[in-house]
Amino acid sequence: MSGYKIGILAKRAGANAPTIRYYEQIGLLRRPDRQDGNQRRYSDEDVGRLTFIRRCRAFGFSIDQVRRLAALVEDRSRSCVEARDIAQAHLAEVRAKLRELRALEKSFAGFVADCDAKCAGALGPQCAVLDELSVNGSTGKR
Amino acid sequence: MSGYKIGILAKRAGANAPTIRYYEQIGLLRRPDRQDGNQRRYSDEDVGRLTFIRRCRAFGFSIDQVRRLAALVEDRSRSCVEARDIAQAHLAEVRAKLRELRALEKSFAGFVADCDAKCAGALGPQCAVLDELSVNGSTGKR
DNA sequence: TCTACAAGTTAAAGTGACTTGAGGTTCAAG
DNA sequence: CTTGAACCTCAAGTCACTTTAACTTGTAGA
Repeated sequence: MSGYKIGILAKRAGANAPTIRYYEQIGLLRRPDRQDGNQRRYSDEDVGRLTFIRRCRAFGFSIDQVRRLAALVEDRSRSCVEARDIAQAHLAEVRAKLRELRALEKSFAGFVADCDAKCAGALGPQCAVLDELSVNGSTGKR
Repeated sequence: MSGYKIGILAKRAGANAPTIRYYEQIGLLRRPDRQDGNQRRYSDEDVGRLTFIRRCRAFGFSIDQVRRLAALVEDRSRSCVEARDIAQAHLAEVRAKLRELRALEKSFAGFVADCDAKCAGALGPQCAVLDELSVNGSTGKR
């Protein structure tokens, strides 16, 4: 009997078996053939599609975005430009988060350095960094 | 009658009213005084704490982490060294997140650029970029 | 062939961090 | 005094899974 069992597919594509069943349930993966004992059997094509899905998810695309991207992969009559647009929108979001996080890192690194320098061992700190986080202005909102 | 109503607090700290009630419910915000008509009344201190919480959340800290950080801000009796240790641990997390996000940004920028270059405008055929996502190797897994 | 036991099956509930909805009360302006 | 915005509580919904329970099937060793 050929084809992969769910556990193998999971390993190959970097997912858990329940996640695969979940994807099937929400219609992101097709319902596969079953062997005699009712167990799912998958093909190389399934490995490809699931790998694609997991990779997109790891990149932070929502299930809905992945659905659209996967449709693009499947249906080659549509232009690549469409995929690029989805990716580009997402890239902007990633960059925004990156900026915010860099600011946070700076604050925290400064705090740790200040602690080492100013209040080394001493009691009753003035923790300016933590204070700053409670005040409006400076750091990113939303 | 002094103090802010929930809507005002929400606006000042960058949250929604239901979120504030939710934070109260899970014990992240104290239960505020109520005025005659049973409506919550908040102080400037609450604005500070909620601002802090929202900012930490925006930076990707979990509620549990925020709980610990907030306790740190509140309790100044603890030595600066202790504060620094907690902050340092969080700094490590922030840096890890930063690394992930940077890798992500790189992959994505590459993806978008490839789309522009390889499949520029061309219809239908062989979007190499999307193909790559379905194949093991090359791009970032997890 | 028998016997473990690993890996598969389903359906339902749990998670985190909120958001939304229903249905009712209170407040502030005109 | 009435309207409508803002408040109240409690329950259920959302997203993307993960976990649990209770059961069946597949496989490898004695």
